[in-house]
Amino acid sequence: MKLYNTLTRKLDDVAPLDGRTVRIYSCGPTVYDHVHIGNLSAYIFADTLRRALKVAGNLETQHAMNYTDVDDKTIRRSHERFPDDDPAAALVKLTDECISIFNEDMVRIGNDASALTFVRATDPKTIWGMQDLITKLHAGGFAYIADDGVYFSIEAYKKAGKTYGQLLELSSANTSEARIQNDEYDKESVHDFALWKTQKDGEPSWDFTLDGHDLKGRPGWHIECSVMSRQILGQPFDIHTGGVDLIFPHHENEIAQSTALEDNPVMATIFAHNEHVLVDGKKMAKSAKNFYTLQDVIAKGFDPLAFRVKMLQSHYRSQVNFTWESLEAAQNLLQNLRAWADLKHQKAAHNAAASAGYKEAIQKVFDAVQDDLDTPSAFVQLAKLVADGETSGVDPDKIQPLLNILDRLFGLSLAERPDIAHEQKDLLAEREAARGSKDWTRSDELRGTLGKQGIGVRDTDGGPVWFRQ
RNA sequence: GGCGCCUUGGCGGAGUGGUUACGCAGAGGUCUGCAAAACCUUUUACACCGGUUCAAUUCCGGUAGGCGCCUCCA
Repeated sequence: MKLYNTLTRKLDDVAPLDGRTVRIYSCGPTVYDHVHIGNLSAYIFADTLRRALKVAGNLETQHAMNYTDVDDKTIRRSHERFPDDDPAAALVKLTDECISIFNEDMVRIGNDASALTFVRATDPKTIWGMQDLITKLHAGGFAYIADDGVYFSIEAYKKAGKTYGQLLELSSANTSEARIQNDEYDKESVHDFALWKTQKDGEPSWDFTLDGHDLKGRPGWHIECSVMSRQILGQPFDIHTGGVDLIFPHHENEIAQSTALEDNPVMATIFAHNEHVLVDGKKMAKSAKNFYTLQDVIAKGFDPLAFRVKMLQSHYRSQVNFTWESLEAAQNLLQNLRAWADLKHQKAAHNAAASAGYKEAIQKVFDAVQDDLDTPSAFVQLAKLVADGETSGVDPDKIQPLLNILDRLFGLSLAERPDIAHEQKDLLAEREAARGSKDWTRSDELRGTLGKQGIGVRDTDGGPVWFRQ
């Protein structure tokens, strides 16, 4: 499988470092609120990448994702929501709630959460690991203690012969005087970033002593991913995913933290980044208030999987402009896919010869997803299968295995769709009888009854074929 | 200011130096008891200006517009 690597700026082959299992780490959500559908698109990307490696690439995978459950936003929001609780308890209440909503969203959009190992930044093991790494970085001369916390020294990192700026060319213009002066933190150099922040009033904290200093406080953002990825996957691992906005500084800083003390300059072989979902041509962002949540999508009457289809119909490295109209098109396509899958229940649509192209189609789908996760091309093949099914029917023996594969690859839940109810079958049979005796009034009446139950009927040479509307 | 990306038909969205992507939607028709589906036809697609070429939407240069990162952000 080929995947675009931000580190090398080209398509690289995914070849597991240990020769057996592709280890993937995906930056997860900051759990202070509902995530928006732009956030979810990043997880659809990561989920589809893992599925493609497993199903099309026939590789073992191990996939980890974090919950950032302590930062400025989670702390502030937990105060607002639970003002009477002490800071630590309020933080747990808020983040527990947000994590549970997030997990529901993940399932609704078809992501296989069971394939993921989730870790919280505040997990005691993570906290301990972060403190341990900070202690070692400090001992190695890569971290220094300031008034408000512990910082990573990029100068020391560079002096050790390491490259800061592996993912992004950093120009001197980035170090503007204005930014240095506006910076409220007490760091030595603009790019230096906090590994640990000492406690401010009303903030939750963890005990930490470093070099005789009492640094009771909380971790910085970047350090958690360095530690969690190493604890779960080891290091270096194979693929690190995230949105393009995380390229700098987050992933750059992760690399610095993770490689400062190592001989190997690489944290992960491949960094893969997904582009953003836009609304009205602008980046969807909480701060711009131009975002939608999955709850908004559902409230508008859409199936969450229609959003998945919408995302899979475009390439992960292209920006997608989200509009309700385009979501409707995706929902229609989803409905067509479902109608195709439902043909397996219907004798009138069975045709043993229909499977002639299945093998080739699935091969084309596999080829597409293995070519830098080209899901749009894969969906062209799906559309062809659907069109063939409508004209030529489906092979009752071969379609189920095909649906199973497609579900494992795309997560659209096409394989386990149930048959219609016996009562509805009886109505269909009754309508056929009425048609046989040319009782068109009765026939149309029965079609109307089925229509009210969400079942449409089309008459074919082989008999009536129903479809869910 | 620095770095990078994008601009395709009514909407979305691939792709290619010369031949219909595809999805969704619209119009007309064939078929049908009526429908549906399918099929056929249809609405002069590739931002603009130059250049290279027998030939450019596809390569090169420029112009315009848009977007992203450089600061928390998927």
